[in-house]
Amino acid sequence: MSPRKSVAETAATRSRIIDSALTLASTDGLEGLTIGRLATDLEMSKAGVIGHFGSKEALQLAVLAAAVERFRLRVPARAVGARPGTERLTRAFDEWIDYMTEVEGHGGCFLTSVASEFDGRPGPVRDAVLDALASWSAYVTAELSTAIEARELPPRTDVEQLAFELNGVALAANQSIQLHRDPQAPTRARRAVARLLIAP
Amino acid sequence: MSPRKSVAETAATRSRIIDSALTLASTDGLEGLTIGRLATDLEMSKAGVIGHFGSKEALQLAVLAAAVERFRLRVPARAVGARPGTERLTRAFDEWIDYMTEVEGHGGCFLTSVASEFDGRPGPVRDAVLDALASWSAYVTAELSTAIEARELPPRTDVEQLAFELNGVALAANQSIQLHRDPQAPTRARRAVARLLIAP
DNA sequence: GCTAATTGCGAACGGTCGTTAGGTTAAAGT
DNA sequence: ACTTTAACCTAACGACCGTTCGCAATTAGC
Repeated sequence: MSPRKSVAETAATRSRIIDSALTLASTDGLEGLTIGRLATDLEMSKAGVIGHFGSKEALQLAVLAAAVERFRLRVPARAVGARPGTERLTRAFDEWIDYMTEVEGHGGCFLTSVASEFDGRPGPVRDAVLDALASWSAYVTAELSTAIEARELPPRTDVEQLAFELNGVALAANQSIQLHRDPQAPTRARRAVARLLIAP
Repeated sequence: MSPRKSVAETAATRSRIIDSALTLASTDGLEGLTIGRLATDLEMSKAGVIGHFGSKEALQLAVLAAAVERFRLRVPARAVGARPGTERLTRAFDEWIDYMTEVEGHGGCFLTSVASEFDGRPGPVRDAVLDALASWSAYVTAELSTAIEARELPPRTDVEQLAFELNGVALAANQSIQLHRDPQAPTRARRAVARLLIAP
């Protein structure tokens, strides 16, 4: 089933490609990502790179899927230890903000960048972005509902409105980190989240 | 000074190019904008298009400058009638939100999209984006300071923090409009702005 | 050991990219 | 009327794009 490398090594190559593609796409966008540059960076041929995916769009979808899984492993998975409701949500946004600052290079949330890049381009990539964002949104609203049931938030809280504002805080943090490289951004974002989630 | 068209007509051509470029760049980004497609849309030759600017980067900067001026004419200029402080700020964000929904096509704020596109690409375009955002940020913080002096906001208000959160609301509105096409986005955004600017 | 399967490469494809050179046309300056 | 100037064109440049073909190489299954 494999040529010069074992099956495990084949998967490793695929993973190596996606890793490098994520780095490239972080600065140039998922559309600005080119197979030629990817091949150069990996010291492979273009055919060798694209052979693992079939087309550039399939590669884009694979990169996006990898980014989504990284996000899931990094943010919601690390918040499962916290008590459901405002505590878990605070923890999740905390992890997200940390994640934004940690990413190698210039930082920022990859999914947020791609969401902005493809917001006006219909197609499978945009659909995948919408899926990922819907999943995250469902996570947030579910935790908010739990918080209301637990009386951590006022019973008449508008869940959608609060999710909207929390999302805005994350977007502002992303812009401050990625564009302005403001070292105070994480602190500001955490303060804003706390103000939204901790009843006054 | 002009060839087959008067000087006024020459400027009109330039303006026509920028108009079309703004439309193209709204969906494909400022980097995804290509001279060939622009020429096709305008029924001109590529040389005729780029001749007005010299290079693609110069064209990008011209498009960006045009977008910045449109924003200025549309948002801060329409708020000058309002009383300085929270009233003017509310009005400005109101206008901005309206502007996002009105834009032909899929809507959204062009400057916000470009800010995201170029946040990791150093160069003149990124610098111009930073300038525009700094100018807007200065406008917001100045009005916030005025509001504090006028006792419309608590005297110990953290101006930078509040500007950060207001910016987040605008970013959330932009994403909801452009990506999710959520018709409730303007309402949510206005509600969030009011909650931030109207003292409790 | 032989065959089958698969990875990756080299090379090429048609197409588009941004840019440039040179020529044509028409208006402006004199 | 003649020259200058500027807008716009056609044509072409080299570079790179995504994709495809056929081949070499190597491992897995038999």
